[in-house]
Amino acid sequence: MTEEEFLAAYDPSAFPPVAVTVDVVVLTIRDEQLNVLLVRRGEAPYEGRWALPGGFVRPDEDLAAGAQRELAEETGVGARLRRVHLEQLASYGAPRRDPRMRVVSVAYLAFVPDLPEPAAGTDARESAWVPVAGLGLPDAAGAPGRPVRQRPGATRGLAFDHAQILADGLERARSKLEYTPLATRFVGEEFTIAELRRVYETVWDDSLHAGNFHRKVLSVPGFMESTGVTTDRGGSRGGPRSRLYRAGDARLLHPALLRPSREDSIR
Amino acid sequence: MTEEEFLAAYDPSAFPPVAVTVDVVVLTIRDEQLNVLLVRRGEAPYEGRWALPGGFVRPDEDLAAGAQRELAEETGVGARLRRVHLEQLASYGAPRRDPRMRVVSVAYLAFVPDLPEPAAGTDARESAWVPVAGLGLPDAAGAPGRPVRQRPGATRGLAFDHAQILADGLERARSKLEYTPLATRFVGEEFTIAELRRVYETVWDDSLHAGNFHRKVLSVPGFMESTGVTTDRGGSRGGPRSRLYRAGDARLLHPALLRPSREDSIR
DNA sequence: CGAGAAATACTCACTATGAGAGGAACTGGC
DNA sequence: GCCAGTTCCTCTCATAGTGAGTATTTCTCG
Repeated sequence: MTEEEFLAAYDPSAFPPVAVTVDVVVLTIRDEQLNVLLVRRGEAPYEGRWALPGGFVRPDEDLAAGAQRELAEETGVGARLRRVHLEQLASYGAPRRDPRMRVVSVAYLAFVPDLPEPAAGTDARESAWVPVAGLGLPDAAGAPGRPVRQRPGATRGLAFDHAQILADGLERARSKLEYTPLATRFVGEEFTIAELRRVYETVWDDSLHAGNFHRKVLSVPGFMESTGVTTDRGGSRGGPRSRLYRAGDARLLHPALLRPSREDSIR
Repeated sequence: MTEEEFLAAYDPSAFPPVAVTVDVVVLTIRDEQLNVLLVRRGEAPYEGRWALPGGFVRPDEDLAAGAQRELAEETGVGARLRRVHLEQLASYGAPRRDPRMRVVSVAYLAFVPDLPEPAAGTDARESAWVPVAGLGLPDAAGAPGRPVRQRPGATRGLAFDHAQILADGLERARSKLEYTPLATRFVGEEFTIAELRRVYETVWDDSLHAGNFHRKVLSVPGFMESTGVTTDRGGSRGGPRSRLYRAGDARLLHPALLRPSREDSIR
């Protein structure tokens, strides 16, 4: 009995035709800006529009493996590289989100360091890093955030419901920086505290008190691990050489680094 | 062109046969114990085993609507009832998690108050509230929790990978109690601070300092709203009447109520 | 060399937390 | 009706964590 026969014999009416895809929100920081990896669609629907990299889940592939494969195909990064973080974000399955048929998409979220090659995809699709600012995203679904003034037509840039997926991914990323050391996935193996602070400032889109940030990250156990080395030169605009650190072994930050007061967005 | 023809004409090989189901982790508190709603399977595979309530997503149904329907079918609770919380948990799609065919399951998590009727399902399936303690669950997937000594065979009680889904749901529930007011979804419309404390103690499986808890919940803006009324009688074992509160309008707790030190589980 | 900038280290006021103590109100049992 | 025990609620105190500001020193750039 083939799989198809089994399927048909079991109870065909109970298995409405559904396709399952994996989409990946790949975030990185380039030029002090939070960027997302997008690919331009070469076919209908939404032909010519930007979309999140993704595709159908293969028959013998785990969901996470599919996401890893998509990530590797588009970035050239072997996702086994330890410096990449990949986690499941959420699933999206509104009945008509894809006009062709019922498609349920399992979205993943990835943090990668600034890559040398600018998204050298292995296939023919055009892909690019796009700054998330200026995409005019809707609110994250479950996130009780302050309403964002949405520029008309701005989200039309993204295909399907990918603007929503991206918004949810951004909210997850912002939140994850609070209580996990994942900010270190955006920088190199060795980094300065100022580099790390700029990651936080970029993702949170807020400025932080340098002194307090310094004190804080050094006081959280397991967050930073000293290399004993400093940078070769001071900053490009002056200032002393800074010490280099590695990510420590903490998987949760305690106490957490909380975002600057979101008092307004709590209700 | 029917949907099937479209599907076939498009690129059949690109759509491996996959079924999408919705499973729901429904939690409630009964007799000072955290309970989960389970149904007994009436057919192979895992015939006779307990499983999470769930089923196939219908063709024109949103994922959340499917979860709501499953919840309503099994509990009799019209999930529109404001006192129920329902959120997406995660998706599970390992290639052979269901021996019949590839099944991707989108899991949801629900918090319901102690229901009058003991899970009066509308269909013939046997269903029951089962205390989660003693199920011998595996660790939550992404949760860096302390390794739980797993009793051999204990998790064989649950069908498919539902023990894992339940474990992930529990970890999510424990975490959500920290920074959201969702503990109030486990109690009635009006509740005492002690009732709320017992929710936290039950879900976190830890005892809390009554005085500090009292001060804390009252100091978090928007968490508690006074009714100006007290209970008719004191507690069954003595003590004064306690004041009754309603849930306030906060959607996030700030500052959060953190679980008693998990220092060990941070690395 | 001087101006400006950044890394790091302080201080200080304020808030939040954990632990404990104690008064007052109530229960059930005798 | 009284007592012992329980619970609600409040308060204190020591300690930890945070936001804001300042100071010192070491750099780069022009």
